[in-house]
Amino acid sequence: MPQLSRLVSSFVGHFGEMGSRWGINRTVGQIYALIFVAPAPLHADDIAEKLEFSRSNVSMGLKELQAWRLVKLRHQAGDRREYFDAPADAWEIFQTLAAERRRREIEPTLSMLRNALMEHVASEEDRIAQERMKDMHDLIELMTTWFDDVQRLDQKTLSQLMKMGAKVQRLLEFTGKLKTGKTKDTV
Amino acid sequence: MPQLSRLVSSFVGHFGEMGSRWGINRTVGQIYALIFVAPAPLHADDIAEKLEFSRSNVSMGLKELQAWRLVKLRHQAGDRREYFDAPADAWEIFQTLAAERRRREIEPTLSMLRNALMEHVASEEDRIAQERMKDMHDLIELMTTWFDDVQRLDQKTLSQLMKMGAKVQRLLEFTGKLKTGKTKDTV
DNA sequence: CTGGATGTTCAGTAATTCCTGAAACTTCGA
DNA sequence: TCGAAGTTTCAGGAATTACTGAACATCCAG
Repeated sequence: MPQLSRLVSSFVGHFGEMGSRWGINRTVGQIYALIFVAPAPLHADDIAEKLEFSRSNVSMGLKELQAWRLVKLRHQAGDRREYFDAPADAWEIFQTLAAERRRREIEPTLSMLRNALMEHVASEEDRIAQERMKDMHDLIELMTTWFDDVQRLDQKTLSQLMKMGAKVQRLLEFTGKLKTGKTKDTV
Repeated sequence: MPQLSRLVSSFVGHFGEMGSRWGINRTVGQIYALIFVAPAPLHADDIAEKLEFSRSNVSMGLKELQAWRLVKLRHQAGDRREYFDAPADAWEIFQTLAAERRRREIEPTLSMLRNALMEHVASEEDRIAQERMKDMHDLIELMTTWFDDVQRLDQKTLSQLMKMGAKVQRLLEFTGKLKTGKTKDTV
């Protein structure tokens, strides 16, 4: 089995770095990166050899990636080993990541905030604290429900929307005018 | 100085947890949470006492929070000590966080990907790897430029847009039809 | 200047997280 | 039922990261 090419090894190295800045550890990041750019599904020994990790480390890493739903288990006919690959579509990956982070981080935070907001407070300090928590709660909730909506859009509409960027503002102003009966197009 | 109220200590505890799941460590998360809900700016000894951290730990934590631009240094008349507070506006905080993460994580990733894309590849494997990297690059770039645009929108337009959610799709379809001369409102 | 109040740095230790090899487990064909 | 191939688990050592106290630096009032 050949060593990693310069191209792949710099990619893998970078994702190891990045992984360790998030909760995900270095090894897991590298394993994912390797699977992502591989032309075909890999099995654990491939990965262990290419990245020079112990077999057991790879096993744990793959388990974590599966828990994140970032890699999928495959089987090849006539081969008992487990192969793994990753969706090639970057948008799909992003959605998966977002969904998992939401489940693990956003939801618990929202629920903590909701509990806090229901508490009956005595002191002025706590009243102010609660106020801040309410703002935070509302923003998170606004953003997550918005994101839910966006995820439902089809790819085409979405990229159209994103490419519009700030121009969407003009569109909103325009339709606002339509509703109120004015149609003059000022900016 | 009284102990933290139940309300505040559960908030602080939660952000410590969350901090340690991101790159930011537990202490830094707790310090930030405490400053965020405090009714007035705090100085380092306040924080050290309330969270029971060593003075030097607080000093390092505050330095990191300043590097993230999440807290601001204040001075009170007739007091030599340094006080810190955090913007109360949740959207502003989100923007700051986004900007810093971008600078630290997104930009380096984009630049790694650009380098990778410029490399001349020989093998078929590398060609495929490069293809995947290109998709990833394009998605990240699309999302960041879109986010730039969105940040420029004023608060009102933005929340209007977010509250519309998926309904924006109908708006796009409608204006698409306007452009092509059709005006019949289907769906 | 001097001394105390404040803030920072840093070397060393504590705590945590990561990684490994060995053993155990599972599956399946013979 | 056995044994080989494949996978997982886990105790403990390695590596990393976090935290502390003590020493140092800075600033200002007297």
